Amino acid sequence: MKSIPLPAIRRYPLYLRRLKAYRMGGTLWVSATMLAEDLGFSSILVRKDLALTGLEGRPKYGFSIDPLIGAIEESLGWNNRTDAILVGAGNLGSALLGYSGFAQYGLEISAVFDSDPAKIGTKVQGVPVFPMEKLTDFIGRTHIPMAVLTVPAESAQRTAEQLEDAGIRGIWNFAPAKLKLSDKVVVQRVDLASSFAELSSRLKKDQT
Amino acid sequence: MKSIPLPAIRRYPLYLRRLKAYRMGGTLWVSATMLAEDLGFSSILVRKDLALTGLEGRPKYGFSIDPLIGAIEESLGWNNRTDAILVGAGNLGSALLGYSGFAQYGLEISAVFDSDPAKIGTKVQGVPVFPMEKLTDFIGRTHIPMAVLTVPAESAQRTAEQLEDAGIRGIWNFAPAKLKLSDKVVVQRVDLASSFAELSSRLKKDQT
DNA sequence: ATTATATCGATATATAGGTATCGATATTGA
DNA sequence: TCAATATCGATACCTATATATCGATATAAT
Repeated sequence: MKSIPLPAIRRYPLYLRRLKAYRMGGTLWVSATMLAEDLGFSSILVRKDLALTGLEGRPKYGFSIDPLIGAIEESLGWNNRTDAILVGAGNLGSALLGYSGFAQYGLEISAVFDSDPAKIGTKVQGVPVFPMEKLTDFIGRTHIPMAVLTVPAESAQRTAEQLEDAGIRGIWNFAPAKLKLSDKVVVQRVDLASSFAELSSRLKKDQT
Repeated sequence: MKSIPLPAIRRYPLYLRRLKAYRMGGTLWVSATMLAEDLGFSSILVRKDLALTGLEGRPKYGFSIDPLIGAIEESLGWNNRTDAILVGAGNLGSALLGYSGFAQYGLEISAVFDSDPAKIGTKVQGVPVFPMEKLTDFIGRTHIPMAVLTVPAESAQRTAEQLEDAGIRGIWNFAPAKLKLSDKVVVQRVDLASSFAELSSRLKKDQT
């Protein structure tokens, strides 16, 4: 099982969406050429990405859709369910909980933790909210591997350390802060500022 | 004014955050080495990124913080205010509106548009909600350059076309859909699925 | 005054990832 | 049956970006 380069991994969800859309329309075969045109990539790139799944295509036809979907999902680990907790039930946290699309990735958020006493005991989007004091114990008991971090920037580092100590293995970090943790924990950052910086820059360049 | 590579642009907001934190602490000078250690980058990379702003450092001292902040903000275009509208006042849209950090980037959301009649006339996080029918007219009158797109995937393409026709120049797309527009419009995608794919993959690799 | 040191900045090198080329193969249509 | 075609898959190439090396410079310490 050779490792797939990250840029390809990041494109996989795009392929999956298109493939599932084709599938809904009743299509059974898809070529790298077709996918490439729909997504605005070069067909060579797509062909290479698909080859990384280990699947073989068929000249003149392309790839059989169902096995392809399966292969991509397996490459991503999305064929198995991943349990997670969410820490920080603010605006963004609630919005993420309300997004039903996560189920597609196998992501299942089973508990929410927050420091605000007013929220404890309530439910956000159907998921119960627990106090931060119960965090360590909960992770220890359930061996939940992943945490979605949606706390304010100021408390991000502190909370992340708490998560690490409790034994969490992956953190999806939405807080605008760079976390410094041991490399036992995988941290994936979603940085809106970086994204907006790119947009600003491209717009600026465009108008010159 | 030579163009700065996108990977550097994406790192600029991280530098800015650190620099402002130093500034708060009263520090006046910062070296590429220090920034690099705090952010987990190589010092050579940071030095090169900073050089791209056009500023000169001082041996043994590094860079003077205030001019550096200014230079980075100017490179990003964040010293000028960017007006934008937000389309789609759902969970995510409201959460983004509630995030006060955008002001730091010069981003100012002045109006919200939504197709739900129940929301028209109300305010979300203090910003008034207008019906979709008024979208084209509003953009035409105000010449607002940017739109934040937080509608469901199904209506993303349709709405984006409407935005293009109305004359929008940049779209910050949070909908899980690849937009097909003319290249007159700059589209910046925030794809949670791609981000989660990367996290899944790194976690999987890690446990082997 | 002289030496040691931390940093910058320029040049050179390495690597990852994307792109182009081309032969091989299966299917379609004449 | 045979030619035309669309695709795959392997190899080779190219470009962007990150990393390494090294001399230059200003400050601080001796």
